[in-house]
Amino acid sequence: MREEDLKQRLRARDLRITPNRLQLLTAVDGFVGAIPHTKLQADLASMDRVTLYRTINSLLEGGLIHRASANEQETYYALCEDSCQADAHQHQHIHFKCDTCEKIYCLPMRQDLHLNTGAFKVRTFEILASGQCEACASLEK
Amino acid sequence: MREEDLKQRLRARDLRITPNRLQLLTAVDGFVGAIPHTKLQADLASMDRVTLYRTINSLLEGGLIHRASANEQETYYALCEDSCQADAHQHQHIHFKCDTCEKIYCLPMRQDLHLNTGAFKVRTFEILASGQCEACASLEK
DNA sequence: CTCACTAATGCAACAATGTTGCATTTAAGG
DNA sequence: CCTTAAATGCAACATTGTTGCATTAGTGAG
Repeated sequence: MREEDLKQRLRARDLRITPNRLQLLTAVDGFVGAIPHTKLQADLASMDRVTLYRTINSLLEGGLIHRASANEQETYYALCEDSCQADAHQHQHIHFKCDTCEKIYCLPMRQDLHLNTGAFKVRTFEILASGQCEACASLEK
Repeated sequence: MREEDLKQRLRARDLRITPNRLQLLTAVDGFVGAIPHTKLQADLASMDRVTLYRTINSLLEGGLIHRASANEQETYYALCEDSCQADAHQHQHIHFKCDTCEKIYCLPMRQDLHLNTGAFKVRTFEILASGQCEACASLEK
């Protein structure tokens, strides 16, 4: 994505445009799948560790990125769709972790999920899946 | 659940029966929903912090309990069904966190979920949902 | 362009969570 | 009982995330 587009996204959410934020967004955008926090820290080593946490938080709150958890300690981040609101992320997708290459992918939901949970009113949900990704499956053949 | 049943579960998975393990299982079993780690630590304060981690690990590996993540820092644990194998948990259920009382419930899946993810082969999945639980909904009326 | 104001940053310190090594104790089978 | 391997407790360490505060920098107004 062009830097100007990233700046535009920041402006759209009333977030100041700073080198750190652009660096972070570029790193997230450039990574295939959701990027692990440790990788962010390694790639953005010039940025203070605390600043990284706070920058991530700003972008999370601003709805520019989202957390893609994977049922582990490590947390992952990915860019949001344009349609995401600051307070209401529109993520009807699956966070898929490949058992082989360990990448985290955000896959679209192709089925309208109807969570039938009786008297429990579901407001949001997230699906964590694991298995084998497309790339690793084709390598195996 | 009776203590004898808990012992039986330990034996079934070739795990030694120790007071710590029985305490832990009793705490998990007695809690409504999945129990947070912090609550376990508070309730089992007599147990060494490290021993708690290791005991949890043994029971996780033995398939007696499972982790119920909730897209947060805190981790939660719940008893497994009898049918769970040590290496393959049969959890086609939803981990539901109530926004009001913050309890974590393990709800059964009433719908057969067909994850249509193209060339991505799904092996396991977990659903994290949030909303309002039955108890909190009825209180509100 | 400059100024003023607020938000962002960097640093230090702290807090919470989880792990490893090692010596000691204990469960379980003979 | 006795033996043996597993479980436990303690100390130390590692990782991850947070808070306070002084300094710097982005932004909008003039």
